[in-house]
Amino acid sequence: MQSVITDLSRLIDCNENESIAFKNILRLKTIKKNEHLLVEGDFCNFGLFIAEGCIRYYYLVDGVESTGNFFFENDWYADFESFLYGKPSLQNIEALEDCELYLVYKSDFEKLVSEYPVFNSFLRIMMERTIKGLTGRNMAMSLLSHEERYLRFVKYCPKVVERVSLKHIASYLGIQPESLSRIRTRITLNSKS
Amino acid sequence: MQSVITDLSRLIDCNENESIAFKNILRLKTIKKNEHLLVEGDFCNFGLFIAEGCIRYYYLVDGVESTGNFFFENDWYADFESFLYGKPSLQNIEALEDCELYLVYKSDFEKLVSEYPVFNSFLRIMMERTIKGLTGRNMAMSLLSHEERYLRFVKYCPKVVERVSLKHIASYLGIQPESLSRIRTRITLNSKS
DNA sequence: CGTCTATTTGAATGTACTCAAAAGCGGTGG
DNA sequence: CCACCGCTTTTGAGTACATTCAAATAGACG
Repeated sequence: MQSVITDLSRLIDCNENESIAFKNILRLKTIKKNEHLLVEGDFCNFGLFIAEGCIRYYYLVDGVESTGNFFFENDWYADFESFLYGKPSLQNIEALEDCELYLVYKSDFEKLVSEYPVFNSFLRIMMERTIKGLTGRNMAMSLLSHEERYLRFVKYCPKVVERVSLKHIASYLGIQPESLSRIRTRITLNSKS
Repeated sequence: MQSVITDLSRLIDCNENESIAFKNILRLKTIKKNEHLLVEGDFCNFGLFIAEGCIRYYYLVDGVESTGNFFFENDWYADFESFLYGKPSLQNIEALEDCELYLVYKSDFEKLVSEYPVFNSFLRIMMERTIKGLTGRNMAMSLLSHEERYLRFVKYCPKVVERVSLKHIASYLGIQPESLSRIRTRITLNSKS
């Protein structure tokens, strides 16, 4: 639990009381590899912090998966579209490893905010990070070649290569697993010559 | 100016005083077709409302443009990454038609918020819309074919076909103008048969 | 050890890309 | 009002690259 609070104090400027109040609304949740925390249609009435493990969220359209992103230790995540407006989520959240998560439920968080307005800026920071991430991905997806997308992604997030399967990375990049496999061999060949 | 206030009242629940205070910080700005409102490196210390006209924002990477999105009458826009954190913007904002805009400068907005906290939710709604737009685009870009992307975009935003040049739409879709031209002829051929 | 899934490799196909040229269109100035 | 210029869009041909389908290999897990 310490890692959540450490991260919180990096994000916002809160005193002892506030930090304890935050701690009190955290709900520990463990989830095994390949299990889902959320499936399409569920309400994402929580945000989550990853103390241990790794997750991805993805969309399912006509039976094809499209991975939106991966998250690792010390990352926060929520489907804001569902979280903020109470709409059913379009996303699926899956554990790619055994995970130890801390959930922050919306109802608890709202109570917390009403008592300690400082946590408004927490939400804002989360949203801003989300915008930043989505913006960067958008840029990359529209003007880079597949190989460039892969190299950029790996550079930006090296953990992904170690810990995430090729097919999930391919799904994130919007290409077929076979293509990513060929891209990888091409890269290693080029780096040797 | 009425259109701004009409739109504002659709977004948040504010009384007469608040609405007047908001009106008072609006700054009218006209800009001609093909002129830039912002170029990379500028600080986006304002949000804007489009009373008349149409703009796009785009990134420039290695001399290649990638259009992020288009905005029309009654749309709001800001580069939040720059606006919120005072960082230089990576974006370029260009008028695609003669425009009549209302700018909301950050400093004015912050004063407004400190006096009328209701405008906090205005900002949040703007951010949520941004997240929604970026999320939708991300999904579309990674799992649809180029033709599907085009059809989806046109369906979602028909104005774009009427008012935006093919090359800019192509730049939004992440494809070459020649390809979009061929996609269009393919579509009209198919719809005839 | 055996099964199931993930990854690699191959061959054929399809689609978008580049480069080049022509046609269309809008705006300007004579 | 017309002629010209620049830019956009279309069309063509050839190339490059990703896709599909199929099969083989490698790895993970019970």
